[in-house]
Amino acid sequence: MSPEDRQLRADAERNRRRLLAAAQAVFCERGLDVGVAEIAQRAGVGRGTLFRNFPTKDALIAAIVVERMGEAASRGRILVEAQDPGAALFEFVDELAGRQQLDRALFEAVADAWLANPEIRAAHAEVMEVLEQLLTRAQEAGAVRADVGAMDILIQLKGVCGVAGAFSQIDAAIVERQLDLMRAALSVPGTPQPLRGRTPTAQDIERAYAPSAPSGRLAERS
Amino acid sequence: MSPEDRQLRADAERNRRRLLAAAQAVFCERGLDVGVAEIAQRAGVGRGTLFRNFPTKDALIAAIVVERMGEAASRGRILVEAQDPGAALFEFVDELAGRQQLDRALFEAVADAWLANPEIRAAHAEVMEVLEQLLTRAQEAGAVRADVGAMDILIQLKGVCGVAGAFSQIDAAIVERQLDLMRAALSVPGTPQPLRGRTPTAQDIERAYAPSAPSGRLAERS
DNA sequence: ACCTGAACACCGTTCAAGT
DNA sequence: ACCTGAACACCGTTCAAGT
Repeated sequence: MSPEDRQLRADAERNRRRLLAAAQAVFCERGLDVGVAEIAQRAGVGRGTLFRNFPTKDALIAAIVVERMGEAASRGRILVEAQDPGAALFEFVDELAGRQQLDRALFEAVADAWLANPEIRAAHAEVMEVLEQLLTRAQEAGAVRADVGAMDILIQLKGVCGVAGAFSQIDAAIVERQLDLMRAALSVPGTPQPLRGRTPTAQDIERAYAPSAPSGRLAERS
Repeated sequence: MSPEDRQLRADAERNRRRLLAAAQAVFCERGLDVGVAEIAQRAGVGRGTLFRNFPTKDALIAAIVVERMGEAASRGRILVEAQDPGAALFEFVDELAGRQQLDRALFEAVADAWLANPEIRAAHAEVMEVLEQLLTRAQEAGAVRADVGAMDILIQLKGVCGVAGAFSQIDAAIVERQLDLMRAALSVPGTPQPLRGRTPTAQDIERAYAPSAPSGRLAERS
């Protein structure tokens, strides 16, 4: 039923792994617009080999995203067994946010990505399924309002992750605070929901970015 | 104090306007990675003229973003005078989300953009100032919890806008629902906050994207 | 002063030649 | 079967020549 992954020759399989590892490392360090040349070099293969394994640079990125989503789903399946369903749900959300903070560039790509790519859609559906289980349990325990769905949560999470990159440079605690606001939205009305940390000010931004870059470039990934 | 905008020659000024208009139109239609050649052509000028007015393509994008932010701030200043402070605040938020839905590509760019660009930072600070006035009035009226700041709202809004593009293809009402969740987070605990619409399901995504694209490209802006 | 388009540089992708 | 790097195509940017 899946003829896509028939056996590769031993060295080919090794090259594929090396490419994925090299790409992941270099993307995390410097964003998605590092050249394929550098990735291939870091993996110790020629440029052509990269394109033999992944028909396009975007396909390479997609492969990494699929990997990451699989890991996320696995982690979620463990949390479904947890004692406190409400805590388990938000633990899952927190971990996803933390993960994307590491290599947030990836999730930015997904915004446009899953429009088309079927493999990403499949991996994404897997995450959704786990999230739905966690949510249902949390709702049955009365920890989350009954009228929200898993997709609502995922959309909110994606929002938090999207800004996490830009603002965590100012203060990493901002992400936690934003997750708290998300909790407040999801909790059953009437439950008090305190927020950690303080809200950032315009001065925080000025202080963070004014001295560093003279008149610098705009988009990291142009 | 501002020697940056000394008078341009009449034709130069006209070309600058034409370039901005052409770029804005074409960006809204097909995203940020349309070539500068096409923009210049649509504006009826040579490629070189584009780069005389804007040192880089990103600078052109930044100029448009600054324009848009200025308009947003103006709209906000009108709403500060409104009768119902709570309604005024959320009206402002709704309009920003609506605006970005039109040309959301722009706001995606800003995520990385304002890291450096001082003009964008200035325009952004202007929006922040208005938002802060709207928020303070809403808090004094008891419509919004007291422990949130303007930046909290802006971050949440940016989150909603970030996903608005991808999901509004499925159902435009999803954005409204997400704004409702934002309201729920910001409202004082104890206030019931109903949500419009329904949560999207995984099947919605599958139905929306499965038939259309065979195995298509990933990122719109690669 | 400003406009123009040919030329340059850069990077993703292909492919003929190798093993 | 798979690997490689030179060659190609594309697009942002520059610049010598024009007005």
